[in-house]
Amino acid sequence: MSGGVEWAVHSCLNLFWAGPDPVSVRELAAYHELPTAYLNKRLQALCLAGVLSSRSGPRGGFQFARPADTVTVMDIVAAIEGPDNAFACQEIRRHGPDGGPPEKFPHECAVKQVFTAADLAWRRSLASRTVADIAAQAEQEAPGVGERVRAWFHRPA
Amino acid sequence: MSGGVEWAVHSCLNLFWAGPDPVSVRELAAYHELPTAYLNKRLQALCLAGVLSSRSGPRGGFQFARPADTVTVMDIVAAIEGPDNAFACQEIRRHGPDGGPPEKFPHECAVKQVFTAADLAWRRSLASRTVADIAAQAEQEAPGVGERVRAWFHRPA
DNA sequence: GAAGTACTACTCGGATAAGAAATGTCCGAGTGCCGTTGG
DNA sequence: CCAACGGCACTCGGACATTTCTTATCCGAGTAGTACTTC
Repeated sequence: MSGGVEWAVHSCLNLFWAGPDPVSVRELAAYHELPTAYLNKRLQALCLAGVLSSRSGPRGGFQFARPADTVTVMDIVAAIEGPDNAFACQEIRRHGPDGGPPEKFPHECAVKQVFTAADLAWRRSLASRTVADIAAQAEQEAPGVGERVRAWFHRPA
Repeated sequence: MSGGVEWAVHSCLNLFWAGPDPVSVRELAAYHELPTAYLNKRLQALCLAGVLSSRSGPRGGFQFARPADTVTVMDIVAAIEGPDNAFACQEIRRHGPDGGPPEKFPHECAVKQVFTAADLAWRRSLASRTVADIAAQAEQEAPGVGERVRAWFHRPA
């Protein structure tokens, strides 16, 4: 999986803790010492997916486009990795001596069914956790982290 | 995911249907019109994982190293894709102003926990299906496919 | 006729290129703020 | 003193290199069968 997914999720957590005002990608990248421009590209994908919204100019930056408790991890992964299934079936059963046109195979490929079921389980698991959800768990395991993050993003220049 | 996983699973199905004798990678590749040398590399990985065994020379080829009803799809995926988790946590929470050495974080990263749980669900799903299992389902949905495959691999030269 | 031997054809196995995708970087278009200027 | 205006610093957004991984290919080591030679 693309490593930038981790950056996106952590940045969403920081956005959640920082508060309602927009936060620039420069600040978000600085917090985890990440490449600024590349993180920007990922956040653009989240905007395109309707998870975040962006504003240009001074006092601009990124913010949630909808409440954080409606944003699932699956939403973030789908925005960055693409909505496609991880297993791309090439229908190789249709090639070779026992192959043929699509209408010859009324049932879906048994191999594909297995991977589709596994992917579904994976997606269900990721869809069951929201950003607000994870933030609460992190706060419980490391008390005060939310306030520390908020303080850092609101620090005087 | 690597596309060659599909090739490996289908080739395992063909090995199952073809019978106990070794089958050369040339035959296996020809059946689905795949690149021979590349499929060979994948089957080597399955040998290294103890799923298949190989014999060189005439009458050589690949065969199962253990019963097909003990080979799960997860075994095949792990052999080819590697045993690592799909989500590679970079521990970026330890970088930046609120970071620190590993001993500062007694709990596992909350983000990592989410992806670990999802991967576990994915692995469980793939581990619940064996090669013999899938072959039986395919036979049920397309009666005679097993015999047709067997006949093709045992055809006269 | 039978045993030993060299040969040949076929197999896997690992080392070697080509292509695609992810990763990382750069510069331009747009936007709100602030100081300045004129009424 | 207030309002309008111009400049400016800061932001995102998309276009451009670089590195890594997947995909694909080639040639060599090894093996079993086979035909031949010799006793």
